[in-house]
Amino acid sequence: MTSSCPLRDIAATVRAKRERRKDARPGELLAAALELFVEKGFAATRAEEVAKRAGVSKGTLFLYFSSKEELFKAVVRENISGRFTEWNAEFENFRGSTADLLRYSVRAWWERIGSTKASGITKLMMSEASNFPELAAFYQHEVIQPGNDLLRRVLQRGVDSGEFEPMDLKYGVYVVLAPMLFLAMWKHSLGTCSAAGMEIDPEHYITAQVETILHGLAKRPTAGRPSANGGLLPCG
Amino acid sequence: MTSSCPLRDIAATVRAKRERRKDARPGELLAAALELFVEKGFAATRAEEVAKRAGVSKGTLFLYFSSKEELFKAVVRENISGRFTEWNAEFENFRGSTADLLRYSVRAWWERIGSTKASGITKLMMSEASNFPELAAFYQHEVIQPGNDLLRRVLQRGVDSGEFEPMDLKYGVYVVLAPMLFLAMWKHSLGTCSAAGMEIDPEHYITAQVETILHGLAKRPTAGRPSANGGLLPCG
Amino acid sequence: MTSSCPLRDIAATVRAKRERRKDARPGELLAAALELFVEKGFAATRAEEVAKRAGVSKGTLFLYFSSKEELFKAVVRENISGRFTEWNAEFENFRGSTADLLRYSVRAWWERIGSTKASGITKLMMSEASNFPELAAFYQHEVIQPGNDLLRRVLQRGVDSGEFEPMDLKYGVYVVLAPMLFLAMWKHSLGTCSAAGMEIDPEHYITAQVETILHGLAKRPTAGRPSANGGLLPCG
Amino acid sequence: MTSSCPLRDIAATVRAKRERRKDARPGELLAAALELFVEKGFAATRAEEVAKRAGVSKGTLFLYFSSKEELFKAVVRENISGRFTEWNAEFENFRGSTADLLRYSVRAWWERIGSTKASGITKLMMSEASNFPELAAFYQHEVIQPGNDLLRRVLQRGVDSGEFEPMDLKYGVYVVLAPMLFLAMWKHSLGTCSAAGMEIDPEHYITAQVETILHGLAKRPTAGRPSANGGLLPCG
DNA sequence: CATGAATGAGCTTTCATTCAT
DNA sequence: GATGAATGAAAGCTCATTCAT
Repeated sequence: MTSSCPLRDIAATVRAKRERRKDARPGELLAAALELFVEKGFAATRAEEVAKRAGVSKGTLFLYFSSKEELFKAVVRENISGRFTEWNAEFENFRGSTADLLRYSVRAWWERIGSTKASGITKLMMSEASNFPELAAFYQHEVIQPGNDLLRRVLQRGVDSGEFEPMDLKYGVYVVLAPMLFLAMWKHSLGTCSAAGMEIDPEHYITAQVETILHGLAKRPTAGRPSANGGLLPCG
Repeated sequence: MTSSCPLRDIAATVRAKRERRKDARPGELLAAALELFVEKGFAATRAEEVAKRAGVSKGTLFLYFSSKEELFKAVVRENISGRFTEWNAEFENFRGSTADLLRYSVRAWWERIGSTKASGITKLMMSEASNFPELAAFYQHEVIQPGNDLLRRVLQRGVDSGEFEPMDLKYGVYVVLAPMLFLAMWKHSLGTCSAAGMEIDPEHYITAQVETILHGLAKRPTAGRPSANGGLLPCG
Repeated sequence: MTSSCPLRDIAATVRAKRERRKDARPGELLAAALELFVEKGFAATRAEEVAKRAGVSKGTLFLYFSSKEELFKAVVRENISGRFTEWNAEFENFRGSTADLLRYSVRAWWERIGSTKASGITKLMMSEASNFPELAAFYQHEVIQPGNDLLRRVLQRGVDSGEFEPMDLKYGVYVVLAPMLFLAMWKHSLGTCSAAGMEIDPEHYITAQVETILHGLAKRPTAGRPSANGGLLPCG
Repeated sequence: MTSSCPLRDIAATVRAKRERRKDARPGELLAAALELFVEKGFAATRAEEVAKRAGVSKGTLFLYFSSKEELFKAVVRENISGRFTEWNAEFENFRGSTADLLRYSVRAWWERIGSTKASGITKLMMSEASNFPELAAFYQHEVIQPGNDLLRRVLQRGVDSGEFEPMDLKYGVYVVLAPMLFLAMWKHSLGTCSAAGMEIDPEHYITAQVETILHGLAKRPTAGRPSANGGLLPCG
């Protein structure tokens, strides 16, 4: 562990410290930018403000991101990386009922995304999509689509196992997605200035949503059921 | 009610006609502003663009609205006219199952709000809430709260009639609200640049959501059920 | 002359005055920009300074020119227009010796370009050519080339008439061009801070140059001359 | 001249060697700066670019030159070393006709200045004179004036020997100077982006200019010549 | 000595707002 | 009332300069 060449060690340490600082900068800037973009929107956020919150000067920001728009893109990219590979693996390995898988998935989303700053990205994209069409496309492709696919396989698993009624998966996916994305949006918008008694407790909210959904999707007893309003999620 | 002075009436009519034109101006401006604010956000919308879309000059805009911010407030207020008295009346007069009432309510919302420009207000408020806290509070009070109350009464009706399981109404309300508000947001953001195959058809979407929810909330046969996962929406 | 409709006349006058003002703006800005660009170079000239010298605000400048670079291009274009068609015509119609034609041409250049602000363009282009390659090409094509062509025809005329020795016209042109362009450059650079006794009087300068050149180009008596240093401007 | 103290000599040598490296730095920087200033102008040249071209870091530049402006001044001063003592000596020692002396002088200028980087200084001073008046005065005093004086003596020599017509030397000097300085300017500005067929070949250019000038200045046969256009370079 | 990360004054450009017409 | 030319505060971005390492 100890070096036989202290001088070189010191030099290395010095450089390491400086570089650690340098390496930390982009992260600090991205964190500050995420907060402010989510809070005030892209256009209303001033570059200097981002810098100040990250504890650096205006110029430093542009040392790391060539423009405010590039900063925005980096913020989005930073917060969506390949979590889906991880989740896909968990899906493959999950042993248990699909109901439990769905419960687990929703809760995992909440813990890893919904309850973190990353959820602000959702609100951000919803607000700025039309101002950044390429970025919106990127988000669609990298986030919405994989999430959709994953959920679709969860639902398919339930249908295959007989736990869920057959359904039109395209819209079945949104039955799960919509309440979650809404929660993310709400948290970062109207939720921040909710009237007394209207504050949403995420745990309660999620439980209520997911359990209702599970009941809603559950296989109905085959008994006397070709009722008029029977096929709730018409296949196709 | 009838006037005894025809001349004055004519004068009034003339003035009214002139003022109607004057009064129409703000309307055109508000409509243009709504579109642009919804599409691009408050900060990213230029006053001149609003004026141009309304067919007037930049100066005229400031003749009617003392600032861009005032214009924004007017846009929001203009589009929050109290439809709730009307809806409350419909609720009181509704004859039929609560399931049908819920179906009717959701569809009415879609026809009167969701599918119209008014749905843009939802997106707008979600996007700009933190920049306009007092407006957000106003929106909460004038829209979210009454909507909440109305839905709460719908659900209570179903519980009282035995159609729905008892539930924690606070979160039960969001089971219905979330998918609808999400649809409104989506329509005006990522939905406008959706990848092929991912476009949401509102009719399908709404049907899938509401039927799943109805199943999810429906009274379960009392049989052998105080099962472990029984009370899905824990009361309280 | 007098109108039968004074009101319309007044309105027209008002509009005319306003529009005259508006129409004058670009010209005033271009004049101010020419002065400053010539004086300080493109990069060292601040947009606000141009505006101030033109008697308007910073914003107004960008109302007429979308960027500082566009302003620069406009300045160059404004000051070089089709003077060559006029000069070409004068060349065709000139009656007299080619020596007089050359004297006339040089003097005309001095009166119309050299002694005016337009001469600053020459200095400007020389200084900024490599920063604006497309503009330099434009200048080459629109100014240098036509000037070259015109001079070439003047010299050819002299050779054809037997007034001038045969010569390599390509470089003969520069024999005339160089001293003139140098004068324009000098005026706007070192000439502005010339040491006492070194100031160039343009009239004297031009006379000295042109008469020396005329002697230099003049047909030499055919006598005993295929001298060693005879063909001064080797043909080819 | 020789030292009586070898040790001190060695020390001096060592120090000299070390300082030579240190002294070489500014040289590389000055060379890089000259190139860039000539190419792009003072204001448009970035300090970092100079440093990079010199192969050092931005900080190092400011170690040797306290500011960009000081760098500029150093660049100019560095390249105005007094070649005139050398040239004056050559002039004194020249044996031959004044025509040959002029030919020799012009060619010497081209070889030692015109064709080298040093010619860039001319372009630089022409471009930046008005931004650096004190430098311009310095340049006038150190370069233009001595050059003028030297040329004046060359011409005077020719007049005295009867080779040249009597002339107003003040402007006679510019007859020679202008084409040379123009060539230097051209090389570094429009010449770098010349249209096909318009490129100036310096050798041809110089020959054409100098031979024409020699003819132009040559003593005319005394014959019947007080012709109308006789005294081409009016004395005074 | 040398480096290059950090700074902030300064410049270009935008755009809400004003006001003479 | 309506207009749109004009304004100037404010924001994005650059780059000469500094200084800790």
